[in-house]
Amino acid sequence: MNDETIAGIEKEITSFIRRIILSEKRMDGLDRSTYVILRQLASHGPAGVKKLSDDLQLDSSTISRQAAALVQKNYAVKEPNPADGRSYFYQITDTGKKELEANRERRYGRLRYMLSEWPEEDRKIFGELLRRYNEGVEDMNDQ
Amino acid sequence: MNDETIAGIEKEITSFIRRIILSEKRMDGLDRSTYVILRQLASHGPAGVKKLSDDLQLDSSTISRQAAALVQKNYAVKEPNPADGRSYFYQITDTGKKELEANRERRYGRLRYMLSEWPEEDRKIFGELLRRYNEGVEDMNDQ
DNA sequence: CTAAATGGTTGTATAGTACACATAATAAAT
DNA sequence: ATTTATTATGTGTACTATACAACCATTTAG
Repeated sequence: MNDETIAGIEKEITSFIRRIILSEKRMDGLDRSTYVILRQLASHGPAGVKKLSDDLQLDSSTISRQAAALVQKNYAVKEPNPADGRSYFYQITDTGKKELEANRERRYGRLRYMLSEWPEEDRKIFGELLRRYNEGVEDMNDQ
Repeated sequence: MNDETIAGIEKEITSFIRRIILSEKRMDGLDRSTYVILRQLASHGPAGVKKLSDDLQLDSSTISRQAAALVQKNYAVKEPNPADGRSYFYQITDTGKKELEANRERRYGRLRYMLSEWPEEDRKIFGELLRRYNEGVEDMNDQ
């Protein structure tokens, strides 16, 4: 395997992360973690702290507080699980959906702009390689 | 432009960032910011708080504290700038270099492992697309 | 020579996170 | 059926990374 390629990728990945985090901080709207939880609730349906913390790989205390913040902002409601007195379901509200959608659009907009000069073929490949990379990291983390 | 492609990329990018940050937290060794500063000192030579904060796009107070931590750990030394009594140069030490190198190797190792099944061609393309993407974000941020 | 700008530090604040512990509820074991 | 273990959640505490504002010392400009 070519070592220069690895070095290049490593360098680009660190920039990539720094830049994105930076540019997100400047963007108004939901912060990353709120966005991620909200997106999870929207795409995978209501879930409790446990499930979210498993799926998002965050400590349950973290999720617990963040979920409470979502409720606080009326982005989600918390309902008891009728089948288990210990647990709850957080469900995204219409406000939450709207907020999520607005944010998603902002994110998409930035992406679209950034990729506007790219050939569609390259965009496809980029998405595909990222996906494959993520798969790899996931497997590695799960070991 | 195909909206599904955008949506896919957006989703993969958020995973990408979450996973990497996660997996870095598990890794022992330097944390991201220390690594980034140290790498900067190694590759661009001695620099003061101002320069580092410009280059890395972090607040000078942040750099100031982190640089102090580097000195504390003997990864860098702080020397007055003979030409300007207000400013200093942080210079990476041998210990710092060794630490940086060890970390870099760990990072490369993980990467190599993760990309070991990829065709070299795809690795090249991945690096190239990341680079191009970063260029785009940089331009956008600088606006 | 005084006034403005600059490089750096420190005080304070916030977000995001984890770990350890507490509590309540369910499930398992005897 | 009663005790014990496990589980889902929440809270106290702590740490890291970060920014902004206020400040000091020094340099540069008018």
